[in-house]
Amino acid sequence: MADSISITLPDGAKRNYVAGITGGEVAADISKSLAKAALACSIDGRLADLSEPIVADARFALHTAKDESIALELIRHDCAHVMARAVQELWPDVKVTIGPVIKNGWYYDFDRAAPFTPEDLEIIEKKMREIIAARDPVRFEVWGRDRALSHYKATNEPFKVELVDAIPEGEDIRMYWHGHWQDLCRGPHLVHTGQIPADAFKLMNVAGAYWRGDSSRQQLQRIYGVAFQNKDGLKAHLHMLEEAAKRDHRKLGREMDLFHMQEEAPGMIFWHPNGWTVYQELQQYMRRRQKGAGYVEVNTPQVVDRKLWEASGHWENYQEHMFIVEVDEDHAREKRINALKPMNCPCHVQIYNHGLKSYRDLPLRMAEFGACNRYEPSGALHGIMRVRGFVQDDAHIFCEESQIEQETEDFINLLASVYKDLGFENFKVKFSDRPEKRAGSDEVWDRAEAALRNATEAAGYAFELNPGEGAFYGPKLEFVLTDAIGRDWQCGTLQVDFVLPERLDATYIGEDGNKHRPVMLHRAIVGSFERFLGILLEEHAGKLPFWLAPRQVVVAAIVSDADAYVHEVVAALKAAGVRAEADCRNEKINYKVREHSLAKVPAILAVGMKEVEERTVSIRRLGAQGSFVEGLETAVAALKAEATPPDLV
RNA sequence: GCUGCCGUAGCUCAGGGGUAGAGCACUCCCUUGGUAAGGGAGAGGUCGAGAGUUCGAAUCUCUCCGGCAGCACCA
Repeated sequence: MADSISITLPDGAKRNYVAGITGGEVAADISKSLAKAALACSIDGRLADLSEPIVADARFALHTAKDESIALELIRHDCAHVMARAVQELWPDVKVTIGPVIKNGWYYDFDRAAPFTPEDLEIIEKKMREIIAARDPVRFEVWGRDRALSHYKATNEPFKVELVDAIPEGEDIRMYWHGHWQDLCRGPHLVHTGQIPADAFKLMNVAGAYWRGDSSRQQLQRIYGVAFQNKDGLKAHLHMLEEAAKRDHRKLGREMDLFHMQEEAPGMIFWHPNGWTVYQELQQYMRRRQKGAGYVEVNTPQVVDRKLWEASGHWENYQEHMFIVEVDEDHAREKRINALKPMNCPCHVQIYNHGLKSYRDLPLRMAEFGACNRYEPSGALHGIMRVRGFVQDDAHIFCEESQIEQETEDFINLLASVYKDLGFENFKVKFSDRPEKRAGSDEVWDRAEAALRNATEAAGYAFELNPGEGAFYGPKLEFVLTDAIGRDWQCGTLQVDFVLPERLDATYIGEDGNKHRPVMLHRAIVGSFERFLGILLEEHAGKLPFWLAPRQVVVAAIVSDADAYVHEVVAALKAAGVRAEADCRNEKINYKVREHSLAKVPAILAVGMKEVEERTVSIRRLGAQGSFVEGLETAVAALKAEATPPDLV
């Protein structure tokens, strides 16, 4: 939230208000006529015909001042109210809860025995349009707690009772009315329901959602809607969704023949030759980058006795989510319980613990492309982005507390450089600080949090704060990328850990000759190769950077008399390290161009008799319209350069 | 795991209480065509699995399994 709110009045004058200013104060400041004029120039001019006093809620004047994002927020917020009202008018027994504004729209959670059907959504939309057409004025009152409580008890709205109970003493309890329908709300709102553009909203879908986000409590029905300032805005949004569906990584995975999944192994990936090529290329790139950044690479077991997981604390916390392997070693003894490793850290500590470590060994950066298996809840699985079997570009930095900040800064710079190479110039950084349930003293947390904040700032990144979302063992940074439809996915991470070195008794000998406890930094850049490849596919809509493309060049014969030359070109490209293949099928060049374009092959070389005679190739690049001709040697050299990973250029 | 929806050929989908359909892909034949689908023929399915109702189930019911959207979870 900004500290002040600035509005531009219709006459061009600007005014600044301190955040938190009340409606009355603004009303006193802006004359009624100015407020009226501000409204007239608001959302889309529909307010110009308002004649009645408009400073029913003077805060409105602030929010309608030409700022589109604020106007949109108001529209969406009122959509939530209007939808809730529509639902209660249609089905009076439905209980209302909360309905906030979210990205592109809003949702509202309802308690209703029968599920809402797609037909119900249409009926609700229709009712909403009636309410909008009625242009019902919006007004509010400030109520006392007791009045609010008795009102909601009398109207049998148990969820609202709970909400009122949760409002801190002394805080205003505001009630808003749209026509005769009333809701508890902080506001602000539009002046009347007619300000919602009736052709620019749409109810999208229904889903279950737990009351107060608590899975031990009742599940409600959540209706999602989107709203924009005008019809074109809605149209553009729906079009964007259609386009995004085309670059869904699951669809691209099929079209590019990268991978598949099947019932016998839910949450596990069958990588096909094309997909595995990309996977390997990315992994080798990461290996080189980490080696260059001073990491050593290790490899640790897949199946590990539960004793180690008990010692690390994972058995206690995550047993339900582990794949358990029971081995009946010989029938005389009890069964030995193992688990597929769900993470690598305890194994890395085992390597660290071999041989005494000196402070001179620190920081020790131990990396592993660690295959992990976690029995994720069925509902969590999502394509290759959230799976049960995956490989992390995991590493643990064993260091002294004083080294956390520098190591973190170095890590962020490495991560940013990797992301840039892979086409991600922008990514979100989230900082999660101490949770309620945590290990370690406040002083240690103070220092660890400060180190992460300072390092992030030193690296030049702003972060979003996730209060209380850190791990119990330490604060964490998350590096978040988004998929085609804008969902956030955590890829990179860095987490400070004070606990595991203690639990697994990791030590080093300090300068003073005494034993000390190292700090562990858990960190990953791509996170899991599976998720990152999913994001990468969606980000590039399948048009991967040349060096990562599974099939980089197809050399297509136009006539079969050119076949021999096609094979010569392919051989030259392969010798130059380019992934090239020949297409000498008895098909027209149009057919071949279409097929390889759809398969997202970045370069198609068409070869006919003209090229044979001149020893050239006709090059067509993915996404480009035409083609151009180049000498064979020049073309091979250029493609070789493009096929070189960015860190080797 | 929870709520809702979905599951028919490799892919995209139509059909729907009387025994299985289309287009593309695939195989073969004709065609040698200059930058996003040349023509013809053929092959391909226990309609996700199991149980029930019925003279008869891909179709109706139930239970599982898997997927999609969201919630919860994500060491």
